[in-house]
Amino acid sequence: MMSKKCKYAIKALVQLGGKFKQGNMFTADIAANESIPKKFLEQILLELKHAGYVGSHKGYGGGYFLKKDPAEISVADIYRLFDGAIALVPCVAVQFYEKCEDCKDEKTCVYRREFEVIRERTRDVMKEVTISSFLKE
Amino acid sequence: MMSKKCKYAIKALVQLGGKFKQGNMFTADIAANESIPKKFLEQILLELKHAGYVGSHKGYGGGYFLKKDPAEISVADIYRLFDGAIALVPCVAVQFYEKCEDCKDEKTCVYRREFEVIRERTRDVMKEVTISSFLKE
DNA sequence: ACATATTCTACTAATTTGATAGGTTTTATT
DNA sequence: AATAAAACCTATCAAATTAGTAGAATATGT
Repeated sequence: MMSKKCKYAIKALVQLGGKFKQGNMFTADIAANESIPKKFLEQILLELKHAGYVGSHKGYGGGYFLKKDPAEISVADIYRLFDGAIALVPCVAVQFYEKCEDCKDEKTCVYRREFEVIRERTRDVMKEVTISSFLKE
Repeated sequence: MMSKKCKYAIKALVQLGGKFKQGNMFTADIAANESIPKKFLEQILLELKHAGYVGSHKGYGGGYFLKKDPAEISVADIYRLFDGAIALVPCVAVQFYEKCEDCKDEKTCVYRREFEVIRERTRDVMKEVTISSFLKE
C-alpha cells in the first residue's frame, strides 16, 4: 500500500497535468477538488517542487504548475519520493539499497535472487503507469 | 517494502520447507539459523500455524513442520498474512478492499483503473514466487 | 498598503513495528 | 511421579512512522 501522502501527490499531479502548459492552479483548489487537507497538500506540493516535478509562483495570482511532461512522471518516481523503495527487501532495492546484516554472499543468496524478480516486475509496471495514464479519457 | 516480520516468516517457512515431510524443527534452531529473535519467531510461527501453513508438536522433542507443499505457499500469501494488501490503494485491493470515501463512481475512476493494472501485475509475480522457489539449488 | 499565495519549521496524536517478558500447557524421558 | 523441554498465549513497551495542525515568514500583483 502507498501512503496517503503519496496518493495525494499523484492526485495533485494529475490535477496539474490537466492544465499542463495552461497556467497555474491554487493549492486551495486542488485541495478542494481532491478532498485533501490544504495544509497537508502545501507540504506535498513543496516536496514535489524541490524534486523538480512542479514549479510555482508566489503572491497574488500565484500557484503551482507542472514542470515535467505528464508522460515522464511515473508512479514509480512518486512512490520512491514519498514512500521509498519499491523492492520488498532493502538488499535488492536500486535507489535505496542496504546490505543485509547477516548475508554471507549476495551473489548466491536465494532470497536476493527471488526478490529481485519481484522488484523488477513491480518496478516495470509502476514505471509504465504515468501521470498521463490517469489523464486518458 | 515488507515488514521484518514477513521476511522472518518467509525465512522460517524456507527452513521448514527444507525438511518437508522429514520431521520437526525447533523454533530455537530456526531462530539461530536465520538470526531471528527467538521470542519474536515464536509469535510468527504461531500465526503461521493458525493460518494453516505449519503444524506443531508440543513438549519434549516437539517442534514445527510445514503442513502445505512449499510450491503451494506464495510470497503473496505470506505478505497478505503479515503485511496486508498487495494493492497500492484500498479500493483496488482484493482481500482487503475498502471503498474510497469520496469516490463518486468506481466504474469510471481513472485511479482505480490504473492502480488495478499495477495490483494485477504485482500480485501475479508475488504469486509465482513460492517457498519452493527459494529452495531451488 | 493590502490581500493573496507560497514557503518554511515545528509540533502532535494515533498507529504500527519490532521486539521483550513472563507465565501456562503439553509431552517425552528418566 | 518428577523433570526438562518445547510450544502456546497475553501483555507490555520503545522507537519509528503516518497523517495531519499551527503559525509565522516571504514574495507579489493590484
